[in-house]
Amino acid sequence: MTTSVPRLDGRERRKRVTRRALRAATLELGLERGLGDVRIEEIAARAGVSARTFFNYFDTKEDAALLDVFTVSDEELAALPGPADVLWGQLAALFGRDAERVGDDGADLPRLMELQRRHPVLASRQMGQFSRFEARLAAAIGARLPDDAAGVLRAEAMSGSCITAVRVGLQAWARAGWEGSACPHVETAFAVFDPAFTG
Amino acid sequence: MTTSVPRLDGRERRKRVTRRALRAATLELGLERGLGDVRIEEIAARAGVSARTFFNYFDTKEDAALLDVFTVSDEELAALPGPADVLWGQLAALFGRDAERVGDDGADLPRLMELQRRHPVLASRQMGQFSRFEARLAAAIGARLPDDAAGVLRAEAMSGSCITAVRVGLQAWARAGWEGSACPHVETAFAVFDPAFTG
DNA sequence: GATGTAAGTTGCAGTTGACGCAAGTTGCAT
DNA sequence: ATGCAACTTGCGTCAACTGCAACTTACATC
Repeated sequence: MTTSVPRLDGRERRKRVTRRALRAATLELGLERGLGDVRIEEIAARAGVSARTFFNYFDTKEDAALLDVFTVSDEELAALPGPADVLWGQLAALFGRDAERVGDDGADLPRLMELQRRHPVLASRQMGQFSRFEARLAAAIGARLPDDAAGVLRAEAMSGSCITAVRVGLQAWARAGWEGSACPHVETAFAVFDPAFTG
Repeated sequence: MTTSVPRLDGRERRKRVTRRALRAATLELGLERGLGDVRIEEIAARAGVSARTFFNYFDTKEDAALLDVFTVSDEELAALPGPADVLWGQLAALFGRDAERVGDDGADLPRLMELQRRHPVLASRQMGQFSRFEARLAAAIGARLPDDAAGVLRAEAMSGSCITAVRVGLQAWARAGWEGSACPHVETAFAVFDPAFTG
């Protein structure tokens, strides 16, 4: 019987371990002394690799302290079922599920959000990551709406609102002390937009 | 008779000129050869200052290629009139007016958005700037809503949606060939959210 | 109009980030 | 066992960025 998760050969597994170690080291050192006072050399040392290798994994120190919040693939987006008038509900369900995966990677969401709170530049980078996903999302949603000016505007508004809903949902989860799952908080946030995008 | 705009002494005026020159030089050179292949030294030279002076104005090359989209002050936000159920309309009007000021600074919005299209890192930085404004906005809106979990969530959703509305409004303006004013496009974008935030 | 003061500019030196390259090492497959 | 491809590493290089001290300019006061 084969595993349902994609099979990882030893090489791939090792890369993940290194990646996680670099992320963890960046997070720890960043919280200890402030990200600005941490040299890449130290991060690499704590992760057990050379400084040069750090740059094989991340372009910058900041990138190592980001979270992959949106893991939905283009295929999943294209496969969204149903007509346009229930699309928002589909998106809410999809991203509610996706939010539960946040942190599967071994990322420590509470500490990471704390680090982002202390270093606004990290929040900026995180937003940039969101922005890249938003472009893909807008394309997927746009394919289901009329191809006129109003449809394009609506698709962009919806994709932007998905990002917003996930963001504020996660923040609500944080305010709730990280109790339980992220999913209900994200779904509550999506519900705020229901009147605008349903029906 | 005094001018209605704040009086600028010679020093302040000169700073503005330099700032605009640096912005313009960054934009021109960035479009000519790609931002990555432009040295700060060249930007400074084209603006008629030293490289060291560039860093007295901007922290990074990228920052010089950003736009101050949101110029609304905390005072204006605090002075928003009316009860919560008409708040969204007030915000739409406020940011519609604000959008008309975009580019007053001499910024060339079309060319700047083109540069951002070519260099995703710029879009990231721009989003970071938005994110800082969003925090202030959420605080101002939150002061007008109930101080419970639902109110905070709603305030964050509204502030995030303001940013989204302005962004997609400006993009719609771009698609319309920059015809006329940005204001109606931004107001149309805000109207998409009316059902969620009005009444 | 001379002069003191504060603001702004500049060059310089030094640190760190970031990347290309080539050599070395490790794990996988045949 | 052996060949191959992936990954790591050290080295060299260049550009980004910062602190500092000297210099220049503009404003205010007399």
